[in-house]
Amino acid sequence: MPFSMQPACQFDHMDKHQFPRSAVGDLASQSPGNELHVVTRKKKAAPVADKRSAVLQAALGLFSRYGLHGTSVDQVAARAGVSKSNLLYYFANKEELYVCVLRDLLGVWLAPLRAFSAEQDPQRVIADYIRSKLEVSRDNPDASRLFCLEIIQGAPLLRDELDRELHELVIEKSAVIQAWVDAGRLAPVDPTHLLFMLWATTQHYADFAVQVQALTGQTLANPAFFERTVASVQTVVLRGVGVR
Amino acid sequence: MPFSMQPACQFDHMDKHQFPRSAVGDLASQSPGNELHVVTRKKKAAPVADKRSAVLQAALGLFSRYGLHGTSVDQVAARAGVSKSNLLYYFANKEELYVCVLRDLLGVWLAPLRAFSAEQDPQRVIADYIRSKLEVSRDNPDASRLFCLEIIQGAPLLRDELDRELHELVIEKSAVIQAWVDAGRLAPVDPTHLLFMLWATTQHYADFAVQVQALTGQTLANPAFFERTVASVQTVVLRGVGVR
DNA sequence: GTCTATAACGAGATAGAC
DNA sequence: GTCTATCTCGTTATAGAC
Repeated sequence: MPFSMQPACQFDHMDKHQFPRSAVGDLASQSPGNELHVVTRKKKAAPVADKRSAVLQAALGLFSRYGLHGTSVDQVAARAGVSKSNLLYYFANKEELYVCVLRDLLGVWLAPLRAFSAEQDPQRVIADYIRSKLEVSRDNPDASRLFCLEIIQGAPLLRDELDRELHELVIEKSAVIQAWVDAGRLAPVDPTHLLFMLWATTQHYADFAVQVQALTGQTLANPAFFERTVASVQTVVLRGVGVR
Repeated sequence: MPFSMQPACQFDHMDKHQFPRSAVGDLASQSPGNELHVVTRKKKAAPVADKRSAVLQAALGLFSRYGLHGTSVDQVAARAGVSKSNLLYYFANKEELYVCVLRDLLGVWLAPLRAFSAEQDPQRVIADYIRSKLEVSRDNPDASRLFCLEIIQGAPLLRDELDRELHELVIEKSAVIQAWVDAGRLAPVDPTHLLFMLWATTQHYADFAVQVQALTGQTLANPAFFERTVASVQTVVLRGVGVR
């Protein structure tokens, strides 16, 4: 039975490590105040955070392609430009590293959904959401892929977060969509299935990028293709919910 | 560097093994004639095939959840009810087993798309396609998940098949869709992006089943939920392409 | 904090008896 | 064809010097 996991993030149980919970690369840098928890200050805090960031970024890239078990600590260390034992100084073990990468992930993934607000025009909100998610697929394919990998494997970790954070958010946003339907501003649709469709279609371009590339010869990195994709998805979905 | 793979299926290079290319469980049992290649006949052919099938089925279940590296040969053997060394008698090594599982996969995955025919009413063809793919997601979530896993990881194996078989099929079916658009039977849509949307939305219910379950409390196994899902997807997509 | 061993283990694969 | 025993290797994680 691969990968049985109990503690969410072992920081709290460790006596020799006390670093901030960090961010993967340039994403999810919310809660900037926690830099203060670092033991050493000035001149030192920055480099330490840099090293952790580098490791986390390298880990994200590898985990998202090869999975937890398909990636060795050695590979992550090499990619991050540190020695393996040095890496294991910053992260008590491989699983903790993995968990830390995942923690940052959810924030990135959820961000676009929070913008969904009943105040605005449904057409605009949905169109913007599609664009935002496709931007994530373009700029953070690794995050999208790792999220997908984790869900496929039963989300041993994200499960709790899914049940709490995401579930709450989905209930809230479903209500928004339902309100639009009730007000006649949207054709009758099941809000939850609409959200699934939005997630699926937009993430597809990150998760199945290889297939997309094989079939179209294109990537979202190509601005023209990106715009064409945004337009295609927006057109079908918006028409599908009766606006435009 | 995990998992570098050259030969498609090593059967041809092996002198001690010569079994049929097999089918995973009850799926993809096309080409039934190849049973004849088995060395021993009568009374023996069936059990041998059974054992291979059992192993392949067990392997599919595990690989699709934990990936190639997250699954040990021991686990597959245990689940199939054979010893590890016995398994390695039937499959020269772990990778060959993996490849054999994948081979059968593509057939299952492609089947529904072949039904796409210009002769028929677009509304009906698309509606039927959505239903077929959702049936696959319901009845073969393992296949869908493993396919997804493989694509995410760059499809080191399926890449060739994607470039050949799938690409050809997509060109053909895109032409069908384009013809409908040109004939004014469908609102203007990019055929390729429409196909992506169909794949993404229908497979989502298999690949992200955990998330769907967490958010709705339902599975496609529930007939009522299944029908509601079919209806939801069909409604939005069909309206999205201007029919219905 | 960072490094060089090295311990400890799991897992893939083989040898060879039956 | 099937089994037990074993070889071998990659990998995680630790010990301990600097």
